[in-house]
Order: sequence, then C-alpha cells, then structure tokens
Amino acid sequence: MPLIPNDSIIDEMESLLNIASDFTRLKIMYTISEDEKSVNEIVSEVGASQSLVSHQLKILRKANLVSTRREGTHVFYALADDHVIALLNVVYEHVTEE
Amino acid sequence: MPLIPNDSIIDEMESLLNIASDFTRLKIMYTISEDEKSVNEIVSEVGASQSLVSHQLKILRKANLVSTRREGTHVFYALADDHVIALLNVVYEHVTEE
DNA sequence: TTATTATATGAACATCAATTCATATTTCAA
DNA sequence: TTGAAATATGAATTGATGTTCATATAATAA
Repeated sequence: MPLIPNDSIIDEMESLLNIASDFTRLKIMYTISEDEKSVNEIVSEVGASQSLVSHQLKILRKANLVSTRREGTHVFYALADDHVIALLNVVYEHVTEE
Repeated sequence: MPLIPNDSIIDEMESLLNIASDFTRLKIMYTISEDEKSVNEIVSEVGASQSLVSHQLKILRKANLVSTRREGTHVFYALADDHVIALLNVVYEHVTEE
C-alpha cells in the first residue's frame, strides 16, 4: 500500500527515527507524556545527569518534538503534539506483542 | 495514557527504533513492502552496493523485521509482518504533515 | 570439475553521537 | 549586588555503526 517515498522524505524519516531511538530521550518523552514537567523533575524521574537531560532536551526541542515554557527560574517541557505518542505507541506494541 | 514502560521494554524500543533509523534500511523495507524481492532486485531499486544491502538485510533479519525464502541461487526477502508497515506509516505521516 | 551467478561475511576505516566534566547563563531573593 | 538555584552549553572522550573492499560460500549449468 505505501508507495516508496522520495529520498528527501526518507531522509526526514531517518532523522525523526534517529531522535526517537535513544534510551534517555525515550524516557524523557514518556516522563512528560502525561503532563509538562520542569527540567529538575525530568532529571529525577529519568535518573540521568542534569547535563545529559539538558542536552537531550535540546535535541528534542530542535526536532520540534517538545515545547517549552519558562516560569521564573524553571523551564517546563511538554510533548509537542500527539504524533509523538502515536509513534511511541506503535513501537511499544511492536515490542510487547508476541 | 501511556504508563512509562520499564527499562527493559524501553531498551527494546530503542533497539527497534535504531534499526529503523537508517536510510538504506528504510529504503529496503519500502522496496519489499509490496512484495518479496530477491537481493539483486533490492540492490537495483535501492541503489546501494550489494555488500551494503546484504549487511543491512542481515541486521533486519536478526531483528525479525524481514523473512527469508531461498529459491535456487536466489534469496527472497519480505517484510515479517504488518507492524513494520504500521511503524513506517506513523513516521511517514509525522514527517509529511503540517 | 570448472565457471558463473547470487549472496554473505570479516576486517578496516571513518564518522557520528551519547555521556561526562567543567563552566556559563538566567532568574530571583536577600 | 551577592548568592543560590535552575538550566544551558562547549569541549573532550569513548563507543557504536554505516560503508567499502576484498573475499568466501552456495547453487546451478555446462
């Protein structure tokens, strides 16, 4: 059913998948999937260093997978939209079935 | 809606996404998405070297994303199941929307 | 067996990206 | 304006992986 996308589309798909294919980033995305969270909260829940989380958040931000809101000294991150959840769900189901 | 999967599940998700996040492998998967194809046919359609295609096919096989059938000197590859298509579709839509 | 076609594989290389460490920046309170 | 808390960033390192090259294996036909 799917025609083969042209190379530039496949390039973009590769980029998106590359960003999704990292343990720390996956955990971050799940952590903020319910509700926005501050960097500190994310650091606690993910269990990685503050620096690493910040680096990875930057990557997610650049790819428009998360959105940002500042409140005083705190910065809150949330998933950009529901596409991300849909992607996580498909992957989750592939992994957990059979 | 998604509870946070435990680390081993996230590990498996990371692995699957890693395998999907490569230009050559994406092209291969699309190439055989309609119908099984021999390695030679895949090489022609993908436009990569025979060696590279064979290496990547091995990776896809190891991850159970493709199945194999031998017929004389030819080896035919096909997508293992429809999960793979579902994954490709979600990613494609994310990339092409907006 | 020999030759030929199809496919697979091991080694080497080169690039990229995840992580850490140290430090900078921002914001606000005292 | 000094200090502290929260977040961001640059550099360095280390490990993983995509690609190529050369060669091996498998299958068949002559």
